[in-house]
Amino acid sequence: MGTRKTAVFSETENELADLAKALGHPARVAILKELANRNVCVCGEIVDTLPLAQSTVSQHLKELKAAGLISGTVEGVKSCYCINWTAMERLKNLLEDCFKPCSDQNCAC
Amino acid sequence: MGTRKTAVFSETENELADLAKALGHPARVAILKELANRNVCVCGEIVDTLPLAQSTVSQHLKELKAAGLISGTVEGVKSCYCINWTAMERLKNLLEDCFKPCSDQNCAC
DNA sequence: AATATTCATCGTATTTTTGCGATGAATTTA
DNA sequence: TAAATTCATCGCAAAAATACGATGAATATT
Repeated sequence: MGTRKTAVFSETENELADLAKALGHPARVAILKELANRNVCVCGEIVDTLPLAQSTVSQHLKELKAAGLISGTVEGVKSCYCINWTAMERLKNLLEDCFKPCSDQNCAC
Repeated sequence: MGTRKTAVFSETENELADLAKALGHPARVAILKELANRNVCVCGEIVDTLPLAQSTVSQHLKELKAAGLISGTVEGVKSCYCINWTAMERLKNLLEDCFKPCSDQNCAC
C-alpha cells in the first residue's frame, strides 16, 4: 500500500504522469518559469527568488532533473541549470495525443 | 512541515501545479484517456478497465473532479463522468504561456 | 593557508498520497 | 418486499512528498 502501481499502466501513461507530477508543485512551476525567462542558465539565484530554504529548492531541482525537465552542469562552485525544451515539448505532445476528443461529442455531464 | 506552501506562490503557479498534480498519476491519466475515447459519458466501467479496487478508482475520480478536469452526474444508481475539455485546454494554455522561451537562447547546459 | 561561498546530501518531522476492504445509502431487479 | 447492483465514504496501513537545519565537500577569495 501507499505505493504507486506503475508496472500496471502503459509506458505512455507513466511517462505523462511522471512529467505532470514533476510539474505538480508551485515551487517547481516557479523554477521552470524562472529558467524559461533567463537565457543564461541560472544557478543558485533561483533560491533567492523563492521563499524556500536552500535545501528545499535543491530537492525540487533534483526532482525536475530526474523527470528530465531540466539539465544541470557544475560551473566551478556554482550549479547551473536550464530548461530542457525538448521535454517540455514532449509533455505538450503527450497531452495533445492522449486526450483527443472523439468525433461525436454528446456528453450530458 | 510536510505541508505545501501554496500561499506563497502566485495564482497561476498554483493553478498550473494543481492541474498537473491531478494528472500526475498513471491511473488518472488512464481514466482521462478512457473518458476522452468514449463519447458517451462513462461511469463504473472505468473500474473494469483499471487494475485497481473500486474504492481506489472512486478516489481518483474524486481528485480529478476536485481539480476540475472531469465532471460527474448521478444517473440513477450509476455515476456518470466525462472530461472537462475546457479545463484540459486551460492546462495546455497555462503550459504554453508560463514557459515561453526568451528570445536569445544560449544555454550551455 | 585560512576563510568564505555555493550547494548537494543526510537526518528528521509532518503531512499527503496511495491502496484496499468494509460499510452503507440509493436505486434496480426479481 | 426482498435481494442485488452501483458506488461514495470511512478507517486503516504503508509509502512518498514537503520542508528545514545541519553538515560537509568543492571551489573561490583574502
